[in-house]
Amino acid sequence: MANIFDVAEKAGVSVKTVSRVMNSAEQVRKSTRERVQRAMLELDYNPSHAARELRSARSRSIGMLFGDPGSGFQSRFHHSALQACDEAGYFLAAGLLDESSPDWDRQLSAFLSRTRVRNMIVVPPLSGATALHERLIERGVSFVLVSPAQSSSTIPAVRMDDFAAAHEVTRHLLDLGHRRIGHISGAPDHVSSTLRQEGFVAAILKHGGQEVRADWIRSGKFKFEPALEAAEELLMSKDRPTAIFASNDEMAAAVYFTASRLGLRVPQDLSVVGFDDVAIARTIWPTLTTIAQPYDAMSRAAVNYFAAREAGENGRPDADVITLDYEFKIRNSTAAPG
Amino acid sequence: MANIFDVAEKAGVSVKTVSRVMNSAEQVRKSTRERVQRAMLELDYNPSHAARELRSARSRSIGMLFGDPGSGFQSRFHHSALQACDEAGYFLAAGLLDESSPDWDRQLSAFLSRTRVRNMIVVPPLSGATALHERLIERGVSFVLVSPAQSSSTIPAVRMDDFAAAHEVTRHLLDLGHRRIGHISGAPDHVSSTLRQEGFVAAILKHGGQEVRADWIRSGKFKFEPALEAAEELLMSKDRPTAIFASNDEMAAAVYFTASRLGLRVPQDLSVVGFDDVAIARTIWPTLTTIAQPYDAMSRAAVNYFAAREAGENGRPDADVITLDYEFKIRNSTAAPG
DNA sequence: GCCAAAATGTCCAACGTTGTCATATATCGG
DNA sequence: CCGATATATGACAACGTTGGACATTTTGGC
Repeated sequence: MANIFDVAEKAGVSVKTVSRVMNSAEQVRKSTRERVQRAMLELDYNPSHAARELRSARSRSIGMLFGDPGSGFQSRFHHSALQACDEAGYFLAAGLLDESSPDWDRQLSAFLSRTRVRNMIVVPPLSGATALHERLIERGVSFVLVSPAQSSSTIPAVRMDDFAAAHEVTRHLLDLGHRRIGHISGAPDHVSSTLRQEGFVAAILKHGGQEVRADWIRSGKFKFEPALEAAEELLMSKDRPTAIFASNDEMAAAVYFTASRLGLRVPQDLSVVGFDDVAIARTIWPTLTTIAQPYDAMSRAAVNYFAAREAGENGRPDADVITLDYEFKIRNSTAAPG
Repeated sequence: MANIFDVAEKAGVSVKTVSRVMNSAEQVRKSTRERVQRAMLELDYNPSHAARELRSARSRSIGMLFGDPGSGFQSRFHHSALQACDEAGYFLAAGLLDESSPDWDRQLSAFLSRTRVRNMIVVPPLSGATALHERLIERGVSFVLVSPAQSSSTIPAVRMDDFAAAHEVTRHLLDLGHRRIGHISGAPDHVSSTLRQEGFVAAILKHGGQEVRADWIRSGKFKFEPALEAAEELLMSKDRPTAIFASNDEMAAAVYFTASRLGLRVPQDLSVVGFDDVAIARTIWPTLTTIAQPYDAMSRAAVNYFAAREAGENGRPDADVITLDYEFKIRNSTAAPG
């Protein structure tokens, strides 16, 4: 396997020049640069990640910790983060962290010292784990939160416009003719859940057609089983909703089940909308109308944040919240009522 | 951040001894070893991955490529592999590979030269991608297949006993009193699918109670939509089965849907069994009776394979197939018929 | 207390790259 | 065409670890 010396020799320059070509910070004459690049290509040269990591202050690894193993959001995000890192020349180091374990601090230490990452992307549920964030700050690790639970923080974050998305979902249901729409919200301490609920309420208030009834809004805590209960309460009521907007896909799946148990067909008797567009949205039937999180864009934004930060020393303030466009995926779970 | 010199000083030994303790090849007295280990713990020392990788011939990274992004199997396996690597002191490097892209060879090259991995774990669907395997052999990368599609190969593999598992599933249904059991098989070119079907047939032949009817065995190709069709054919027939054994969980979900569409309740009117125990098995209702792949054990076996290979130079022949115990998870989707 | 064996130490080179600092070469105004 | 000033390039150490080839110390059995 070729190393930097081979390239230097082949190109007739010093290793330092080759290094400069790769890191492109300093000036290299165009003809030299091209000669070096040709040599790299011909030798199928790829710089050793280990050597760069060892020598250079700059870390080319971005860390990502997985909390809840069952989360579809996490595995979706892992893929898009891998892709974004590839594109930007970073390396994604994944690790496991059980936030409920008393051991989590050690798990974090082990991860950090093993990988030596200094940049991290923190996805749900860990993006809501304040204790973790504090620890990261203490350790001087810079990180970006993805869909953070709290909006107040001074930590850079990437999120989507939950309010607008929920508004659009609700608008869609209203446009279809629904006048009795229920909502199953997520965890009450999660700002995404609150925003989605607010978007839902705002759309109803704005476009009218129904009053906002407190008993048509239930919390499902973003989980399947609580959502089952919430769905049952909604669907057993006398004037049951003709549509339910669930604050994530897992809870929408719970609505499906409850509906089928009560003999209601989706979408003929009940329209259902989810949120997130995880794998399950296309693995249940009818396929679920849902809001697709901008996974790719979020990943790229997070990675770019680190890249930009390294390029321009102190270009941007520390706490940005980047809000990205979602996509509304209309599938087969929504139709006109009756 | 502590380095090996700090540890040596704290333990009152030389760096060489610390190195020996970590790599445990040579003899170190128990008391010394303990002293060093305590020092490492107290200093929260973790050896620099980069430095070891750079210096030593041995590679401590294990690569893992993700094909199909939607696969629940893959994300389950990713978690258990992360854990197994942690335990064994390896580092898991994940990458993306789209086997259907004409570009896959370049994607592979990029991954290999970026990470410098020389050991890889190959999970479905890539464990069925023969062209990839050949390329890996050419490049001198050693790898273990997980649940390979073909059984013939000379490549080491880790799998579970599909035949026995399917046998047990079927036995369970027979024991519950079912006498009309249907089967939705997976992709016909996948040996797991074949073995599961054979286990199903063998159990019926052995424990009697029903004839083996070809029209009660349908292929669902391991995918949701084809399985919908298969389920419909099974359930619309005049003497429909009272139980269906699907060759993976995704197809079992399709059976759920079809059943509910036809007004059949699970498990009262129809028992359903899946296979794999991916996230969806606990995210549909009733929770799915299924066979849990031994994810953790498979990961550990794969990692140990590499570890053993490095320890004892040429201890074992190259082509082992390790078969591991599955777990039968009886949940709420199976009950006595009628 | 002697001796072999086991345990530990010393010292230096090497892995492949980048950072620091020095030097060579090109460019430009006059 | 000269010297001055950018600009381009090079030499060498350093990152943290392991491996090699030994030398030295300690241990345990007699």
